[in-house]
Order: sequence, then structure tokens, then C-alpha cells
Amino acid sequence: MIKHSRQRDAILDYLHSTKSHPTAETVYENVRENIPNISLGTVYRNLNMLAESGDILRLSCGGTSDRYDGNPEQHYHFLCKECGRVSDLEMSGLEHINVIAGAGFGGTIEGHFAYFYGCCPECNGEKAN
Amino acid sequence: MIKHSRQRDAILDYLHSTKSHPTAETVYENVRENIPNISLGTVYRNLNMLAESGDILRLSCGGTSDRYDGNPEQHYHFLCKECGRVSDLEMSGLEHINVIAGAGFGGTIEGHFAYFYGCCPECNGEKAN
DNA sequence: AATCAAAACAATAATAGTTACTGATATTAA
DNA sequence: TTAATATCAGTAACTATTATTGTTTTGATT
Repeated sequence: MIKHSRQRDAILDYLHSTKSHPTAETVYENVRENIPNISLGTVYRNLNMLAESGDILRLSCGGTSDRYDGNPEQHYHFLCKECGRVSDLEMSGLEHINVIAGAGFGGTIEGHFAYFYGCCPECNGEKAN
Repeated sequence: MIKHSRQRDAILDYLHSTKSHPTAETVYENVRENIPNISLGTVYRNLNMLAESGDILRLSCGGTSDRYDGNPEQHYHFLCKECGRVSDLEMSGLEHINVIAGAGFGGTIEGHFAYFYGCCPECNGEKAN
């Protein structure tokens, strides 16, 4: 069980309050509204600890900075090539693809991570106008 | 059609000669054996151009540095949590998961990228000893 | 082969994201 | 309440990558 601190709780609260998959920098900016003198180093340290402990997810989806997700349940993400937004995908698990991947491979497949990309509903709407 | 240069060809040759999915730094070290005064900036610039033109693949799989693959054909990769090695997976495409992901999602799914992880054949062998 | 503009080069400075260090402060278990 | 430990703020350092600059190479055209 992970210890508590005002800073850590505030970071976790912020992540729970949004579906926007923010970067460390964005977390910092938002948490600073409540704890003005929190330092960026503290944000990084706690994001790392929370990701390590499994309380949040770290998303490394190829951009310049990692993103974080307050929902630690296994789920998939979608990256919009138009606006850069990262959104959740509601879909049933793809555990079976581990079996497909393991066929003929000598090693042990423990899991996978996958990102989908394209054009999000909002940007599709704008194009239609 | 992309222009040629001694440096660019050497980078591409090296990537074609290995299945090890090297980082930019590793490419640099190896190409330097043939072109001792090539600069790291040139390696980065050419890796970007080759990835852009579709001649190689860039793998952003969550580590600190990107990796590159001289085989531009769509295929999947496996990351060993023991030794850090990145290997190719021989498996049939997973295009159907785009359809699964798109069900009930308002946007347009153009593609996905996925990485599998676990313990590679080599490391499994060592554990057995 | 000589010319010439575009592209690429080496070298290096700069940037961005992240991690490490330090002495001070807060948290937790007893 | 206290003592041990973890965390903090502030800041320096580090790493991967990109940008800049003046020079050289490339390749199409004579």
C-alpha cells in the first residue's frame, strides 16, 4: 500500500477528475492551482510511483512526452492525428491476440499494449462542415 | 524518390544487415566503423527522412530512445522484459482489431500499433538452466 | 568532363523531457 | 509525542533529439 501525501493525493485527484490523459506538465499546471508551490520534480516523482504501484497508467504513445491516465483498468486508447487528442476506447479485450502472437514464438507473451489512430469524432464533425 | 548519399546509404545498409532494432546511438556507433567522421546529427536527420519516406520503421515502444527497423513491411514486435531485446513476431495481420475498436466509436480508425511483451525464447532458456 | 543549384554534410549549440541531488519538512507507526 | 522514514521544494544535471551555420557533396545538365 502506497503512502499518502497532500501532493500525491492532489495529483491522483486531478487525474481522476479528467478524461484528457494529460502530460506531466499539464498535471503540474493543474495541481498548482491548489498547491501553488508544488514542484515539477514532485509531479514526476509521484507520477512514476503511482504508475509503478498500478494506481495510474502511463501512456507512451510516441509523442514527445508521456501521458497519464487515472483509470488503471486495462483499456485501449485512440490518438487523433488531427487534433492530437487521446481518448478512451470502449471495447472488449483483445486477449486473444496474445495467443495469435505466441504461435510459433518460443518466448512467453505476458501482454501487449496497443494504440489506435485516425480521426476522432469531433474532428470528423468539423470536416463535415 | 529519395536522394542518395554515402552516409544515408551506409545507415540503410546497416539497418538491413541486422535484426536488432537499434537505437540512433547504436546506428551511429556502427556506421562510424565505415565512416568515422559521420556526425550523430546526420544519423538522426537521415533516420527521420528514411522513416518519413517509408523506407524504414521507427519503433517508439516506451523506452528512453526510439528504435529503428530496416524492414518497412508491417509487422509486430516483441519486447523482452528480461533483457530488453526487441524482436520480430511472425504473425498474420490483426487488421480486424481496427473494426472491433471502431464499433460504437464515432471517429475513423485508420490503423493501430501494438507491441507484445514478456520473456523472449533466449531468456526463457536461461531460466530453465 | 565541367558547371551549378539543391541537398546533405560535420560540428556544435540549443531545446525539451525527465531524473538526481540537497537540506528542510511532513507523515506514519509506535 | 517522538523517532524513523518518506516526501518535499528548489535546482542542477542528464539524455535524447532537433536546429543552426557555413562547407562539401551529389546528380542533373550541358
